[in-house]
Amino acid sequence: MTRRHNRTRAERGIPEATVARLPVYLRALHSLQERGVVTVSSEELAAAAGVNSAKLRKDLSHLGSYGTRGVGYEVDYLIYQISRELGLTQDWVVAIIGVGNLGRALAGYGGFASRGFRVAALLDADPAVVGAEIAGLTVRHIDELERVIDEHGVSIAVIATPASAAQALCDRVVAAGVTSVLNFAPVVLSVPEGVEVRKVDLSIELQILAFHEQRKAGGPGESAADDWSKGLSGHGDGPRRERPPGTSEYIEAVEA
Amino acid sequence: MTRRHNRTRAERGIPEATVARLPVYLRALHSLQERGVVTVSSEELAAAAGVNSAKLRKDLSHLGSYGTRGVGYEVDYLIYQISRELGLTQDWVVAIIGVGNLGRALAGYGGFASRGFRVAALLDADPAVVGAEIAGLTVRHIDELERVIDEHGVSIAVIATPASAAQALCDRVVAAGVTSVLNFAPVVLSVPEGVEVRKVDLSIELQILAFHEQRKAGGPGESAADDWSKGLSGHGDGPRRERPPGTSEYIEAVEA
DNA sequence: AGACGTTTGTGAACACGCGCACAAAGTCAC
DNA sequence: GTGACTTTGTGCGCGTGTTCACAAACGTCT
Ligand SMILES: NC(=O)c1ccc[n+]([C@@H]2O[C@H](COP(=O)([O-])OP(=O)(O)OC[C@H]3O[C@@H](n4cnc5c(N)ncnc54)[C@H](O)[C@@H]3O)[C@@H](O)[C@H]2O)c1
Ligand SMILES: NC(=O)c1ccc[n+]([C@@H]2O[C@H](COP(=O)([O-])OP(=O)(O)OC[C@H]3O[C@@H](n4cnc5c(N)ncnc54)[C@H](O)[C@@H]3O)[C@@H](O)[C@H]2O)c1
Repeated sequence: MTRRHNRTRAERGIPEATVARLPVYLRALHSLQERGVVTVSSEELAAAAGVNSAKLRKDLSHLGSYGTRGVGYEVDYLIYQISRELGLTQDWVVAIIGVGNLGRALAGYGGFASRGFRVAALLDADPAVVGAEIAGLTVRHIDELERVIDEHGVSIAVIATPASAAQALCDRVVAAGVTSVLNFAPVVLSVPEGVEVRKVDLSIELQILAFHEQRKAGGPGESAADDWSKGLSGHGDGPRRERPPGTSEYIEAVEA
Repeated sequence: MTRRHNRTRAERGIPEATVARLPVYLRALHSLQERGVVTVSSEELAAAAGVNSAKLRKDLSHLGSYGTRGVGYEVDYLIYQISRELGLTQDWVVAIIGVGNLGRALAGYGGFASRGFRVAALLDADPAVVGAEIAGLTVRHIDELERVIDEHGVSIAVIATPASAAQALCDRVVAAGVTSVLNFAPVVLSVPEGVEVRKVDLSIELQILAFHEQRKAGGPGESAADDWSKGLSGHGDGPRRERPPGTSEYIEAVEA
């Protein structure tokens, strides 16, 4: 009964799952707005956003009571409320670190600026890239990282360098005061508490797709090559489970 | 007691949350392997993957009992098992649709091939791009989509076109037999049951970061300009929630 | 062989998110 | 004003995912 430590609570808190969906609603709303729609019901908006309508209503209810029963939600008003909740009514200054294939694509992407994200700086270590002008910005040398962050008031760092450099660069931007990082490098970044890291990992997405694709095709290890010679490390060969990965329906634990 | 229809169950089923983490474990394991590590404990591997060790053990237990108590997991063996479960022991043929900034970056990315994903085709609608050779492949015209899918036995389609074209292209690849789609366009794709879609949306990631960044700074609408004229539709002004929002910087549709 | 330290695999409690279903609240027609 | 209809906001049960904590299993050392 001693309601002691309410760790992760926070009455003011919007569930993380909801936060992740708000941008989707926002996009759908903008699309409706462009088409001149003034009012939308939860059912319609949910369909446009690809979610359950009850979920949508519950999500929106976390921001307040902005709907009108019997009518629906006013598009403009809702756009404003969601934008405000997400912090899109102010500009966020972004720096892209690593101007390779991916960094270049990001730098030239219009979808950022349109939502209040301003790419203010590009940084790289390669002398062949530093100094070049890309998407209207001159690439700065990575040595200037701290100065650039301070100069522009960068609040979000995008890391698009090889994995090997990511953690060190992450440490530097965090030390320089940045508390939000978007990471494209295939590594798990470790950061102190209070710093938010989100990662985008194409390779993982593909692997998840592969898993489901394989499942549809009839489970793993369909080929007979189900054996693991186990000839590697020179452990004794004796007391080893010879469980050959047994996919589901195979022999199991025949430990004689 | 009548354990009848276990809809979404499936005794053979690995939880989705687990599937999403397996690639992370795999990456950590490869890293350990390169460093010559032979055996790893759940504690160490969990640290490397950035998760709780109990979670890791439970995840792995879904694949089978591949650990040794008092010792840990054998790196090579575990890599093999996870790879097999994810379907990475076979090759998956990928087609990239839309060879713009992003498509180009993806085409030239080495991280795909290294895990059993083979980019076999690039397609685009722009005559200026069709026929060009990128990353060793000749860009085909989008009209040939169905033929290309069939020719190469494409099983995963990556959509990197503008949002406006995404749904139509998705419909076409699905009609052509593809059941796995990785979507970069900022739209919610609707697909028939049995088709798996995963989306990567940078804009959403940034907005989530912005939300947390704003929260740290003291919640939304920090300015006092919390008014929303609400002068829109001529509803009575009486029974109106007077929840005011409306930051200064945008009056909207004040059609008196 | 037996005791000891280590680490897995998992039962159980807990937290979170989802979706149904419905009362309350509003609109609209007359 | 009244009644019928529409749609929101939410209480509730359910399933999924996370974490703790511990017995059982294993290797090692004596
Ligand atoms: N290109 C893709 O489609 C793709 C897909 C998935 C993941 N990724 C990941 O994104 C990251 C970038 O990919 P890419 O294809 O652009 O690689 P890239 O090699 O083309 O570009 C990396 C850039 O980072 C710069 N760099 C290296 N070390 C640096 C440092 N210490 N400080 C500053 N800059 C540094 C390099 O000079 C280069 O310009 C990689 O981690 C990659 O694994 C890329
Ligand atoms: N570049 C980025 O960093 C970035 C970031 C986030 C999201 N995105 C999204 O990814 C998608 C691609 O972005 P991009 O920057 O590469 O755009 P882009 O305009 O550079 O490239 C789009 C390509 O698609 C081709 N295309 C258009 N219609 C087509 C059709 N019907 N069939 C085949 N090809 C067609 C175009 O010819 C062009 O080559 C967009 O939806 C964008 O919103 C891009």
